[in-house]
Amino acid sequence: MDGNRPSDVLSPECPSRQVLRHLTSTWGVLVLIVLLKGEHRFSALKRRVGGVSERMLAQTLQQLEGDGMVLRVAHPVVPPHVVYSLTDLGQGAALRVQALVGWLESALDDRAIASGDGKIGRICQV
Amino acid sequence: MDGNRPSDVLSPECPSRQVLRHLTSTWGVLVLIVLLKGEHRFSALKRRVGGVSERMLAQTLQQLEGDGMVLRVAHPVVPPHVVYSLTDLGQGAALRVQALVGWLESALDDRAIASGDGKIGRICQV
DNA sequence: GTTTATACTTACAAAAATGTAGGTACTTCC
DNA sequence: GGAAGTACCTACATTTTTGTAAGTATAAAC
Repeated sequence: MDGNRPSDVLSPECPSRQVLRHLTSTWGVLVLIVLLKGEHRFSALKRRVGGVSERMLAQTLQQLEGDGMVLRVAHPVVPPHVVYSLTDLGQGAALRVQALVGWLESALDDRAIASGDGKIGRICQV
Repeated sequence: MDGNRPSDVLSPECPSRQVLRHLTSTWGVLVLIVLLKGEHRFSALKRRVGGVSERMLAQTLQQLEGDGMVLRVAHPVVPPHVVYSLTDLGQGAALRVQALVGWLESALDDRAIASGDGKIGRICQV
């Protein structure tokens, strides 16, 4: 009926802010862009996301799962076998996060090249 | 010559990660989307970004200025008159951040409506 | 029988983020 | 003369985040 927008991250009490914090958290961002490439097991995520501790990875995945961004499927076998993937909602988020990250990497590279700084190539090689 | 990408946020030592953290920090995100609407003075930003303290706002602006995202112009008058705006680089970042935030707000609203939860309208009204 | 592997959890410690309160330097308005 | 307004900074306390190390269950490999 009306055209107003209920969710507003500029408003401190709005729950959307919590979700935004999860999506844009240090590890949340990185987990999302890795999961965009396909489903991963816990240990595979840990290897891909450089520098993350098991504790932080578990916590980040639980937050994203709680927000409906990540799907966790556990196969009841020993040793445990758990697969993480993006939900439809999570894929929408991950695509936007990836757009920001991809743009940033390019923009920083362009700036490094423009300033003649040859160091970055040695620092960040995949 | 080669097609590799120097900057890589998945690599823990890459400086791009620091910049990304500034862009996706709690207050960084909100400052960027407010500045996307046009230049603002310090006190105007403080009013717009709900819940931010002067301390955090100043710190966030300094980080973004240091990364080349925000331009700070001070007029030497009393009382002080300082105007903040986005650089070209900052506008690129802000557009991507806004894309994520705008999508998120819509997505959460859709989900709230779909689940018949009428509370959000009362919580986040602008 | 000891090691290896998985996907975590928990307790504790250290580090980082954030809030609070106060101060500054003027000038203008009442 | 006292209060208000601007854009901060600084010290201090508190809160939150993050890291480290250890532990869990069990089967398969050695």
